[in-house]
Amino acid sequence: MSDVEQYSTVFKALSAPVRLRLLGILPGDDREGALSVCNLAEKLGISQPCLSHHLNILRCAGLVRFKKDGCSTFYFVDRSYVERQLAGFRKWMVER
Amino acid sequence: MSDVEQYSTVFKALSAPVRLRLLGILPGDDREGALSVCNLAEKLGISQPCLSHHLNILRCAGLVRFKKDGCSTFYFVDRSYVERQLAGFRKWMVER
DNA sequence: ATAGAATATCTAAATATATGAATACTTCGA
DNA sequence: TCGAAGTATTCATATATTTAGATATTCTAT
Repeated sequence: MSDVEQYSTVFKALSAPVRLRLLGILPGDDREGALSVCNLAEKLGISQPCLSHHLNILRCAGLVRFKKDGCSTFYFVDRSYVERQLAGFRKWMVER
Repeated sequence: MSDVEQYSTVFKALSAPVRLRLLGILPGDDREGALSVCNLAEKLGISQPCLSHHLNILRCAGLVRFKKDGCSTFYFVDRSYVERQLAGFRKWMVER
């Protein structure tokens, strides 16, 4: 994937207010304060399938990861990946 | 405008490959190497109205600015604004 | 095995975005 | 003033995204 495609994917994932609010709720790599998908959906005021869709977009962009714990799934932000992408883009931009 | 709306606007502007390529071509605050809108359109392989549309999105997001010089208009990236936004988002994300 | 809970996928409808053609506007030189 | 060049806006169409409801899948406990 080219730089442009890479950053485009990341920024597209970050471009929806509902996904930003979601990132604001999800815990960092430690799983403290994690919520189930159902609880997240309720908190965000969207349906569970809709939330799954957004989580999928964030996951495909590499911004979140998850751990299955029994019946439930706990998502968390991969902050280190996010920061690497932002730093990479900043560098890419300045190099021109 | 709330933080979420603010960052959403910026990231949406950065989410299209054609706009990233455009940012890669536009000069920084100094006007060295500036191209006219027509030349930019040709270089990007899109029509001039389409380019104007994308420039408008970037401008509304605060990412680019322009100077009129006679008949021509020269756009440039407001790198300092871009970096402030990225840094702000990073801080916003980590604070959660 | 089976039921129930949690999450993901599929489907269809509504909305938003991207694009080019046509046209309007602006500026400069003749 | 007029014409030409450069840029912006309008409009219609094509494509993509968002959303919820219905359904499928996965896991656990009985």
